[in-house]
Amino acid sequence: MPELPEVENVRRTLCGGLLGRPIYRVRVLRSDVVHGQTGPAGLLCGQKISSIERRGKQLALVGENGRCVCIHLGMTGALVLAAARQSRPEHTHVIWSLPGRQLRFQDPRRFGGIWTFSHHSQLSEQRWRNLGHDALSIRSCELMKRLARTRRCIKAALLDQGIIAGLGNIYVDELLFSCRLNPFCPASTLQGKQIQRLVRHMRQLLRRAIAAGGSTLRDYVDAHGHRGSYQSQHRVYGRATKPCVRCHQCLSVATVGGRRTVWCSHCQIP
DNA sequence: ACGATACCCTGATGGC
DNA sequence: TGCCATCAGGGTATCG
Repeated sequence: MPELPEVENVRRTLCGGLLGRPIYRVRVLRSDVVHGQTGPAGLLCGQKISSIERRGKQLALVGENGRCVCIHLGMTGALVLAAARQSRPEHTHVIWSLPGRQLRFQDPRRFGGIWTFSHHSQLSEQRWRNLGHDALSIRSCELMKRLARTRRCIKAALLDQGIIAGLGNIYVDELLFSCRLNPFCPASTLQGKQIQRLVRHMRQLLRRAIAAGGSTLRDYVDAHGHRGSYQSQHRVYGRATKPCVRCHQCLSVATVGGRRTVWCSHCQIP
């Protein structure tokens, strides 16, 4: 379940193997994961990649000619750099060939996908237009404006990529525990000081998770195939009914915003 | 217009 | 051992 820290690690580990190298062949093994210009040129064939960007949980490979390939990993997607002779795992849907290596998009569940754009501006104006600011760079005043406009609880609001981009179920639960906010708290009732605190805790949480290589629960790996280790520092996610690390009371569990939610009803006061 | 819900999909898991 | 039901969840479509 790649969220911002995992996607950022994919981005960083892709850079060394991709930037400035020419793509000389693209093979699409499952065409329904690619949207837009699905031909080789649309997928950057013949191009060198000049930059790799991230917004929230989405990545964009930017070609020298300005063409863009946006990749969303969904639940089980992975972008892996491998030697061409290395055996190809099941559910490999797209292969980019570069000198001495391949970039492979694999995604068993196919919640992820690939979208092509003839220019970066098209990506910004179409696909990324509806995303909120990135969770690593959002300012508290901006988040406050967005939260004031919704009647949903804070958990559901933080999961909404249109409000803030990059958080998923793991890091929202960890964040709310970290700053002692109750997931059921109506988002619009949060005070300025509380939101400033939330943003501070969020940056710290995400930076630490990135430094640990992200969280690997089942199948997340970075572009080199390495797993993350931040899961060992989770304090609430995946710990339903276990004792709270702060007060030792049983952690609560419920469905909030359609997602399994774990919190401490003692430490995270409504 | 907003918010809640169903659905997409596969693999892991647990019960019988 | 094998089979089936259940669960996980990011995003989108649909309904109220």
